[in-house]
Amino acid sequence: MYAENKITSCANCARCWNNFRNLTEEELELINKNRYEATFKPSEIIIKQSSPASNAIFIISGLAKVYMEGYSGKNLILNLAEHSTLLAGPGAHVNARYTYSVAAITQVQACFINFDTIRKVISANPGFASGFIEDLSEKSFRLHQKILNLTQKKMHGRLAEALLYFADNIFRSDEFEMVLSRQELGEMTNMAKESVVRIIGEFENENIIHATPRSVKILDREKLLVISEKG
Amino acid sequence: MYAENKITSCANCARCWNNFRNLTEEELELINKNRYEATFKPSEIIIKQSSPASNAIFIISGLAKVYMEGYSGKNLILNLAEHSTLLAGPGAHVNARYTYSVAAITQVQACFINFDTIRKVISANPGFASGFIEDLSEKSFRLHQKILNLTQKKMHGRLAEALLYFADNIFRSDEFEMVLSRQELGEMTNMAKESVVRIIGEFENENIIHATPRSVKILDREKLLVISEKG
DNA sequence: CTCAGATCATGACATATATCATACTGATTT
DNA sequence: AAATCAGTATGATATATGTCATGATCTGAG
Repeated sequence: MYAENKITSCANCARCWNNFRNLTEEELELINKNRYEATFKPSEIIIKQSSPASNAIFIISGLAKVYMEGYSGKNLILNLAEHSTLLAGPGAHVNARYTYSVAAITQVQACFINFDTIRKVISANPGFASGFIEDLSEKSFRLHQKILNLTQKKMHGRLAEALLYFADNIFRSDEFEMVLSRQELGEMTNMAKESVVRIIGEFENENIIHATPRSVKILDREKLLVISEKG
Repeated sequence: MYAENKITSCANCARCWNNFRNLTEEELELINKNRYEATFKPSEIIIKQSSPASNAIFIISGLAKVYMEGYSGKNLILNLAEHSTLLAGPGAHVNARYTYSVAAITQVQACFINFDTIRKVISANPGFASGFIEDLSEKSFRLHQKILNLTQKKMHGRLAEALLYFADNIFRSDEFEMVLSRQELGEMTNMAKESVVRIIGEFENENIIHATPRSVKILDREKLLVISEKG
């Protein structure tokens, strides 16, 4: 996840975006020619919400947090993003502004590709366009789930779900590094950092997890699942 | 909004979906041939969440509510939909299930078009595909806004915003029929029906609105805007 | 007209959750 | 080792909001 080798060409890079597989060699070369690579240090901002959305950004390696800057400076972390992820936000096709911000958590390697180029390829290649539709749909689908989670579950359920999200979707292990602070965990589950601390404490007392400030180990996945589902 | 004339052909129907303007005559005729029209009475279900998403559904006339069925039977109304709206949900491209339910509020006229046909046209017509991407993006964009509203604003702000949504997006007037019950207004703003009643009462006392069970008149739009924005 | 069922309204109360104050811990610097 | 600083932890308290109970009002069916 922390690799940092320069990409020689899109043609031999498998870490960018699955949908690029739908491109012809020529199209892929067009993308490759219009590609700018950049590396971000932890906590650096990759995308700034509401700035002009000129580029589609693809994560090659590393981990980033995708978040919205809300009212009175309160953030809402939507999800984490790793390699093979297109970052742009729906705003690119609505008001040409980024809808969310993205910041590096670990060191992040990313490719920037101008939207003009992307649009050109969308118009030329129906398979790619369909892939784009699928990507948008999947993100929208997840957001629909998230809106339900955030509005209808109580704190315990939301935190349990966040922990399972890390285990299942990011680290694929029940024992993982906690890359977010308590504060950020709160921004992800829409609760105060103090509440995060308290509930993590409760989960520990009930032997559901073992947690340190920078690590989590899920001890009783069944219970955690029940808490996550029952809200 | 309550018209009910049979559509003779997509070719001379302007109430369906703007994106159909990107089609050639032949493509439009293909759509027209694969079109099924139906009329729904108030409260009838047009789309049932998590049932197989076989058709894209377009509202020709009438008003419908789009909502998610959440945990323990609690609904979340996402928005209202009127003519020129594509209803399908991102699930159509993810798990082939409808992501949300849709129910008629007034009498609703709708066209059903099989997704196979839609996909055929998406593959054949890049302009249409782009229109599809724009539609998906706009809906996702609105959902991003909504998730912030629901999670970061207090009840007063959420209700003020809902009222402005009706005035600005649905009825285009500061005086309008209240088509939702207090209960439904609560499902839309994520609060208990009693809280809706109470806050509407407060808004009345402060001469911000005049409300009856089935109507609303905005008296002080400025104040309502401030409440909506300040949360 | 009258009855029944829904919706609306309102007050008393319960509870989830945020906020505030304060202290603790661990890392980094001096 | 002392000092700083950010993150973590915990208790006391405040507040937003939901829940429950009850009555008023409206609406449609017979």
